[in-house]
Amino acid sequence: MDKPEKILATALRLFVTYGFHGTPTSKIASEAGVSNGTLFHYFKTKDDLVVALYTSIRGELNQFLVRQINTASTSKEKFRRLFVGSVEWALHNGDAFYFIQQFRFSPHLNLVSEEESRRQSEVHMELLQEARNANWLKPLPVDLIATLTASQISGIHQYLVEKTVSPDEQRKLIDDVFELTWATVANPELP
Amino acid sequence: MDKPEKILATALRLFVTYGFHGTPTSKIASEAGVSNGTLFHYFKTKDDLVVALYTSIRGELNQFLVRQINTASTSKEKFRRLFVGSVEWALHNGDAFYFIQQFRFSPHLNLVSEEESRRQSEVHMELLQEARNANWLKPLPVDLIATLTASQISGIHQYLVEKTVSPDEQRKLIDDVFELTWATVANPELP
DNA sequence: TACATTGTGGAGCGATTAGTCAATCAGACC
DNA sequence: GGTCTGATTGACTAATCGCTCCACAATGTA
Repeated sequence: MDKPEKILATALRLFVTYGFHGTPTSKIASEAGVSNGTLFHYFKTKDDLVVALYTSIRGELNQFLVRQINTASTSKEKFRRLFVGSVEWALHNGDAFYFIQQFRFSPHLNLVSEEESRRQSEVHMELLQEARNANWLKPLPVDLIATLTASQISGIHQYLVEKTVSPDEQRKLIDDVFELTWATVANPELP
Repeated sequence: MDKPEKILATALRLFVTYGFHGTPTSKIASEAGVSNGTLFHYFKTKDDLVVALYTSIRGELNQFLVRQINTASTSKEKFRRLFVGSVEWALHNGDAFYFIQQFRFSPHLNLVSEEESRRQSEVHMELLQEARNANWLKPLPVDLIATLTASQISGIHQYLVEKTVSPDEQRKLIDDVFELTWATVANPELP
């Protein structure tokens, strides 16, 4: 694990515990095992570090989701992999998922370029656009469907971390909520 | 508007713009038209101020929702008022709603007492528990239904503030999404 | 009027922070 | 060996921030 990666990993852990401004760069550096100067050698400012962490995490998530989707063929199955995959990734990467939410409701969000934002939602949007064009989805704005689906994902995830649920029960609940979500957005006219 | 209120209102505006730690107490005081000392006369610490702002906002929202619910009689109608009321309140109180999300994904959440948390979700939970007991809802955990509903509310709200939608279109979309949500959580066996 | 309580102001203190800088160090290439 | 380049260090600083303190004003109370 090279130093920039180590810095990012340490920053993630501290940010979710103490918040952005609650964690001094000096603490990130020392806990990452590098000096103060090294941190600023790789990240010009603290804000730079925060944004870099966000795009790095989103990149990993997207990579994971693409791999999930590619194992399916039909639209519904792809959609299921996207949904279930997201929840499971969130469960296995609690800190990272929490950080994403934290970041999205912070002023730092404005520091992400339009281009980067688009790239991050590309996977979802392409899949949905495709399904919509093939008439698999209800005649609703695709953006709305995307937002509602994302909401359901963070909803079921939030429930699963608050309650303690056995792994079997977890899988079943995730699948149930997926079917509910699918029924919500899918066109009932077609199979 | 007395000074504590003025301080809270100013803090809200600054917090959503610059974040918690991004806004110094001195700036809150000066923009609220009071001195630094006065701020700390009413709020023992900055954290106190943040938490007080949160509970104050949640209190206002709950008061508003109770009024909405009381104008309806049937379970579904109450549920509709709760849903639509939440979205409309969020649209009319953008800063406050944004702050709630910001707060929920911050370390400050731990500073809210268990008792206060329960009081805040009382309205929703009572309504849902009632509907669940009367068999209006699907046989899912009530907490899950509550979380999923809340997710849909913030989902449609997010969509409406990102896109610019005419008021008429807005009302229609909110109602559409409510019906979808109702279909998701309601027991299909009963009317 | 005398006294007590509470509200208000603002200078200032101690601590912390993001970011700098001059100095070393490690390796690549000649 | 000599030279160059980028990595690494950690002491340092200028600025900021949360919060205290104390003087005084306002208001009530007897």
